[in-house]
Amino acid sequence: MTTLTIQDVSRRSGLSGPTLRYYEEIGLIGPIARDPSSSHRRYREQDLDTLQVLACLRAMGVGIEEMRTYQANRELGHAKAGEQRDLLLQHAKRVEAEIKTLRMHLNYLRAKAALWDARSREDADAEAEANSQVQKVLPRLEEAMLG
Amino acid sequence: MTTLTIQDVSRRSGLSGPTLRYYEEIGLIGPIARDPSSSHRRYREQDLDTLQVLACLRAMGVGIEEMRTYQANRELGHAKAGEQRDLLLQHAKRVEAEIKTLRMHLNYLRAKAALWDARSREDADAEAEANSQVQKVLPRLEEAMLG
DNA sequence: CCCTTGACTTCAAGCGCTTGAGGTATGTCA
DNA sequence: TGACATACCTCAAGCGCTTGAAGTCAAGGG
Repeated sequence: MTTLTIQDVSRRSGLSGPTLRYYEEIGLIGPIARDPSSSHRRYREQDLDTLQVLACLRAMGVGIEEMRTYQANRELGHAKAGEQRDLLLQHAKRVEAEIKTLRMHLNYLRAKAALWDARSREDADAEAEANSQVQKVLPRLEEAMLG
Repeated sequence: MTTLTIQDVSRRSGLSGPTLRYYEEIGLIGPIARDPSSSHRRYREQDLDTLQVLACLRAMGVGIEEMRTYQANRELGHAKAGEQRDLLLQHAKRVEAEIKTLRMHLNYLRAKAALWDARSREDADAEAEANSQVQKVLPRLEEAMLG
């Protein structure tokens, strides 16, 4: 039965070392077993599994308390399976929306970059063109804020 | 010359009220003029313009100090136009990567949701199928972490 | 004329980490 | 064998907000 170091888990989950310690400290995971002589953490594959889901939830903006709920439901297995599915899908939706917003931001920033590029080249025509591009993107960005 | 309330600016920039106050407090923007009798903030269109860029930068994970740099370069106009463009494009790249990662998370979460759905319906076949889907998505997710 | 509603104000505390300081154990090389 | 590198540890402080408490001002209704 192989064990994983905190670095292994960090790399494969995308959560930082400090975050992994923090999650253990607040009882969201673990407690994680230690190497007796070094007192370094030794994670099981099972822990990694849990942490990969938690990492996704976190990336979707799920708060600590809701993650606790997820963990608790998980233990209850089948009884809470429906809730579990709904929690996941609900947040998936929020992220779809966020990706769209991020894309808008990206477009806006690119337009702004083109504007500064035109300025750096002292190209007045390109600057005017870039400016109208920015104006074109802006309303869509503001629209996205309201949704 | 029309002015905007903090709420107007919040809606159109996507930054929360407290965040707008915070940005002013640390001198990233402003100082913003006040209504003499109520002491409510009255923003100019020009402030909104600035804040829309800052909101995008923030959404791309740009830190406060780097935003200050952006603001300072802006005043210098043409002299720093090249740097300005590069700062914007550099972060645009990071966000493209992040969007990709978010998509992976989304796929993984959807697969997990399907798994819990199968469990809730006590459909062992579907559960096995969902499980193999999860296993298929996982390596791509971990891969994305390394990049 | 008072009372409520709503949008704002300041100030303080909390959240979910990240960063840094300072220290310990393991492995590698001269 | 001793010195250095690496990977981890704990503890404390800082960051960039968010949330909540407590109060001010302007408009509208009974």
